[in-house]
Amino acid sequence: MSYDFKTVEKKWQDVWEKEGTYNATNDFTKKKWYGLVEFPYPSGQGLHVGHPRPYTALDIIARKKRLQGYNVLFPMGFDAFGLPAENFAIKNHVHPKIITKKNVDHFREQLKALGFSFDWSREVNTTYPDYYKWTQWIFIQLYKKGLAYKATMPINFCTGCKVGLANEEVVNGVCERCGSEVVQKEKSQWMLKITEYAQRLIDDLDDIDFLEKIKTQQRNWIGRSEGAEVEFNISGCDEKLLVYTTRPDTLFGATYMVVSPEHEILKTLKDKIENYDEVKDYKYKASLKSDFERAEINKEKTGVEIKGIKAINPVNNKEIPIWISDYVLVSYGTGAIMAVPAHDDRDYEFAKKFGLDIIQVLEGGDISKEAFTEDGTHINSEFLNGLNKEDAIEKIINWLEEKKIGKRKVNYKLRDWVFSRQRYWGEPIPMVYCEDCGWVPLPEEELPLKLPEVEEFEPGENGESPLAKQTEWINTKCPHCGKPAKRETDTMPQWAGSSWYFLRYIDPHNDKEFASKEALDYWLPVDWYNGGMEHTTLHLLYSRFWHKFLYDIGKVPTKEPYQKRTSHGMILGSNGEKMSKSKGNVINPDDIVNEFGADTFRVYEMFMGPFDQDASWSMESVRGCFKFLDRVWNMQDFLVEGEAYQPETEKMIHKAIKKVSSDIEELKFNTSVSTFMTMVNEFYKLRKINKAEFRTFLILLNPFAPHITEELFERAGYGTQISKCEWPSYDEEKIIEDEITLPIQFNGKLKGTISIVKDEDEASVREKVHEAVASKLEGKNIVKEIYVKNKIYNIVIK
RNA sequence: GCCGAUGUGGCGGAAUUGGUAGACGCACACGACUCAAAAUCGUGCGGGAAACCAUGUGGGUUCGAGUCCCACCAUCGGUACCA
Repeated sequence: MSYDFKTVEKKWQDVWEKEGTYNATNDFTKKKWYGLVEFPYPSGQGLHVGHPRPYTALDIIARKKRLQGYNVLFPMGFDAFGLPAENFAIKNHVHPKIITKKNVDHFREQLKALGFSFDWSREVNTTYPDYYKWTQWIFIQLYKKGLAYKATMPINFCTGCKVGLANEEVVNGVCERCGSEVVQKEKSQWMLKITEYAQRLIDDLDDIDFLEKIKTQQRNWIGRSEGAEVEFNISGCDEKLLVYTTRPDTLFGATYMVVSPEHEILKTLKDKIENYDEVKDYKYKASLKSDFERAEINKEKTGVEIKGIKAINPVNNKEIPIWISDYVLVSYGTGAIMAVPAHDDRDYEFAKKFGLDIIQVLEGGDISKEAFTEDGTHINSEFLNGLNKEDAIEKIINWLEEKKIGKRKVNYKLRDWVFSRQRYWGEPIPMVYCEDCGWVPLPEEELPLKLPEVEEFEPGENGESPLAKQTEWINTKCPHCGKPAKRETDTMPQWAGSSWYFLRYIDPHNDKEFASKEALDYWLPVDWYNGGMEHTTLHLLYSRFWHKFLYDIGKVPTKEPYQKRTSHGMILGSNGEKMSKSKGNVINPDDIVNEFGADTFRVYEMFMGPFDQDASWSMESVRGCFKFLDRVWNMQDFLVEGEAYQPETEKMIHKAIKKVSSDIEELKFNTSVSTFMTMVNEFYKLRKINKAEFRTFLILLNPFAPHITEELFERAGYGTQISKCEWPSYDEEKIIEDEITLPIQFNGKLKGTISIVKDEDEASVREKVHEAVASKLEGKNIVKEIYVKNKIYNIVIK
């Protein structure tokens, strides 16, 4: 009888749904486990084969934890605000809400067809007012604590999406989403002070179990550096120029300064600048360049000397010139640098090009050829001479602090988070602008501030939000003084709703607070969160920031949201390239489920390779997994009665329990599947499996292939469901090999094997070995014999 | 440039963390079943006649290295004038 997966899978999915088999309970006395996967953006294309890989992985862990007696929370939801729905709305004049609903329904159906044990009673959707009410509420709390502020500043503006972007969303100078060019544009934006949390976002990584590469990437992104700020006087006036440097010890080698084109000194000292037109012209040209262009012309440095003003190097009172150049960024440090061409590649290149002085202050290298950027003994540096880098930095900082012209300073690459989007399909920012009172947050009882129903979704001419056209909605009263006032028309970025969704799952229907304290205390932190590496510097950083903020205002009990974070590899097309319609290598999960069933799909995605590495799709291998499940199905043909494992299989089964149990925790699903295959092969050789063996086998396989195993379990008549059973345990005693095949080596090369009893007397082993390889030893000179107990016997010969 | 990862049969990949390299699967070949094919069930399968040679390359440590160390090469990700 061949396995009818269609009927069987539907049958069990219905049972689970009806019985709520996998829903988390509110029994807070039980030990808990909270597993989380990234909720999808419900795109019109439906589920991608990449989605189920991490979902299956954590589903397996969740199912195992349940069998181990945990109260498991394994939820799913939809991150449904976002540009694709809005763009589709513009094109086809359908409200994004309608498209989103359709897509969500489709996604949900697809996910259910794969048999994930999600607790659907807790589904969340970021676009529902009862959800985004709390997104807005969190924003207001941030505002109240001074962590949300409005700023007019040059921002990254995507020419395609017509929207401002956060730094994190700009990839190689183009938009992360659509690939269009990104230019700088002045715009008034809501900003979130994530920089205030920079140090804690680094420090607290020490206490959590994230993959090391994830921690590294977060640390690099936050980009902490230690150094000093130093003031340079400008001759002939009271103005000062402040710089940040990580190498204050090289101050004696500072031969000029550079300010960024946007630096304010160009305004404050305008009257003193002799070549102002030239400077202004350079500034203008720089403003036209996008970040991408600035990076592209990387090789050739440009700049203009600012004539009429000079800076004074505080260590030797020498006058040095000040230049303007776009190799100095306004957004990092102080927007101005002291240039030490002898010991910095960029400064060296600049100095060479413009004929500026180069003074060596560290011994080593060949300054006539290139900058010397390594550590060396200080020279030409008066009181620093003879010191190494570390000591010199200490000494100069103390000196600067004493003279009050500088101080120790830590800097971060991380910038504040640009939080405004000039778009319709996002959470309205719950702020009102009043001529008299300034920005005023909506009273909390007025939340949610719902998105108005509109018909036109196009952004305005100047990249304004489509909401700007909604005069009725915009005009309101100031919550503070009651005078006419206007609403903010920008909306929040997609990252807003996903920054806290894991908290809502904990208590999704609560209309008094985002989640009850009791439930939060029980369920937090998330025990295991798996997601893509592409979210390491975006979502993961943002949500840690929000969580820490909520912790600070006493709303969540843990400093960190996620105890453990792992990541999965991508699924590529069969040609090894990223799946894309244009390459014609896209696999539709529905097709696979229809042809082979959900269990095959799941087993295949786990078997295809190491979970954390990329893997190419292989249709042949899918068939191999189908064949495997078919063999499992047919094992019922030789099922016999039996209450204990057969002697021939006992060891194998105990080993398998151990292996699969640890493999699942280590995400080594591929070797677990191999273990199952090996077991099946063994049972086929015996042409016999008894009920005790079958029972254990089915429970072990259940997390991977939940439908077929439940069905076989029922047919075999165990009188219950696997979901109500316990995860099997193994006996270490039963795993011990009492007969060992001992390899014999000459000089580390295999020459034969013998069979010994475990812990056999060494003399007896030696005797056996010599007997076994006697002929090969003839005429050889034995130098040494090494016996590693129960492992190997190596004879060193000459 | 910097940071991170990867490199093992025809292919995807195993290897108890220094102890028989190639588990498991795919592909392939052969056998059984069949009039035949598919499916299924078996058997074999790194190279070489053998000695031996084989885990990207070249060195090293060790009785013994895919695994540890040094120097390279290649591929893939992330990041980039961050002072």
